[in-house]
Amino acid sequence: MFTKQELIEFCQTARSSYLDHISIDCVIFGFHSGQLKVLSLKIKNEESWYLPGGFVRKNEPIDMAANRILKERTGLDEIFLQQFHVFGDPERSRPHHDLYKDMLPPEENWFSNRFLTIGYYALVDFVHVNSTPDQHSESCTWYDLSDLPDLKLDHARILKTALDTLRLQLNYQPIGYNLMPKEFTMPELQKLYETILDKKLDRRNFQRRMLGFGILNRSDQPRKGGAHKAPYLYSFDLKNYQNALKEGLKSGW
Amino acid sequence: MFTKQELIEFCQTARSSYLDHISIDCVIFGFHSGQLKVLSLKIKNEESWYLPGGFVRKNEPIDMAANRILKERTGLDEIFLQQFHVFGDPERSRPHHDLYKDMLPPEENWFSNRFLTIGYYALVDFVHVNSTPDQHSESCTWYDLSDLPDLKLDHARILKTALDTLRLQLNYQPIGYNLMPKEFTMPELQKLYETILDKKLDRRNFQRRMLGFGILNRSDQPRKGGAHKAPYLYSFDLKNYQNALKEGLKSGW
DNA sequence: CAGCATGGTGTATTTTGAACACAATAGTAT
DNA sequence: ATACTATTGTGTTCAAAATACACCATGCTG
Repeated sequence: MFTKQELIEFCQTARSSYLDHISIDCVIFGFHSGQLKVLSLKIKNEESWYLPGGFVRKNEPIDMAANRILKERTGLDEIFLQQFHVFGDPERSRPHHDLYKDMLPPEENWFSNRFLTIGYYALVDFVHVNSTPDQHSESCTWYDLSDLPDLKLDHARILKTALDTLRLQLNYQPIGYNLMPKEFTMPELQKLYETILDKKLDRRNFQRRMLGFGILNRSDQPRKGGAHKAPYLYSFDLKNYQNALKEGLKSGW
Repeated sequence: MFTKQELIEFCQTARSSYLDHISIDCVIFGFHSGQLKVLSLKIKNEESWYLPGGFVRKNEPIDMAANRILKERTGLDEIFLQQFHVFGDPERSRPHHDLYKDMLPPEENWFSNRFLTIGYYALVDFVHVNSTPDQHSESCTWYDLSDLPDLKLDHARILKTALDTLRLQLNYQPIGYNLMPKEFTMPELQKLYETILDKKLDRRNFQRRMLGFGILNRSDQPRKGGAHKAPYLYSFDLKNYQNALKEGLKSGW
């Protein structure tokens, strides 16, 4: 939460730099040790968590704004990032109104604006993320989807909508290139699908289907070192993958 | 196009009533005599066409704003209406900036704002629409999808995105309840699907599949009067239809 | 080197989708 | 009337795909 002095400064900057009434919130999905994870910010001196978000500069395309926000929080660029919904209930930012309404008169108070927020979701490679809190936050960290803190405002709903969209997307687009490391085994990829869908899939049928999409290349070398039989390593065939993104896959899970 | 006096008045009203920077544009689909149609407005004294649109009131949920706009243009309420994308390129409304920039100084000129527009698409019953132009338009009429006028701004792109979304939606949601009259024959429904998808479907397989969804009720009475064999009349089973909307259908076309 | 957990490959069965044939009906032409 | 024709309803066949399950291979463990 802001002190009064911080609030005054923030509002001045915001008013001169950003578009009124619009914000962006990002649901950033990562995948690690068999768990789907979401990046979430904890506000300084508060037990409050939010999705990473920000505002749109006066002359900035919204996709670029979302990319900028993503880059600020993760250090990553040029990754899968997709708009999925606008949340436009006038009451949705009321908690912020109320929190700051006594500190500044409405004309000067950026937070007495009503905000629509544009939801974006991103798929990122967990290990490459260099997570960085913003100026109001004391931490920016991954949470298991199954073990989330209580998100404030309507951010829980935003997250749920993003997850629903992601599950739907699985039916007609390949995913994984953005969530997996360069090389991975088939069981690892399967685990990703199972985690997103929250259900078990048959090992053998998964493999057949996945290979049927023609977006994977098998490496000559299997993965050594682990116990048990050494699995093959795969990587995505980027050209075919991009094509599948455009053309869409047949049928769903 | 506005005269200067009209512009001044409009800007005053707009500034006091509407949220800055946000607009809504609606792609309103109808179906008649075997053609998919879109409602489009022609501006007074100009060869310019636009999608029906409007602004969001300062304290109005965005879905309600879209509904209001739809009702103003069609007289219809409580129909299928769905947000599908936000268009947020800063240059997208430049033609409007340029058009009005010499008439009023930027501080007073609503149109020197940058606008994001939220795209909604609606499916409506053609014959129940009472189409009504807005104050800047001389007509509000249906155009065949295959025979559209040149839409201004980025409205052609908005329409295309809406159509893509509609086609995708066909894969996992029932449509038709909103586009068809209460009672209809199977060939009529098939024609709707064929028109949206822009391809021929097999008559018999279409019927089996459609019935398999369990969202249709067959009437006792066939349709009389036409030449040839009298087809059965169907209507949607609203309860199952709603359920299918929520649960989704299996696989696609 | 047997045990076992894991990964790769194959096969039978069921379900689904695509293509097609034929019968029923209601107007039309003669 | 009666044959003709365009259209609709229903069934059947064949191929493809999804599902379920069996078996072999591998590499560590004790």
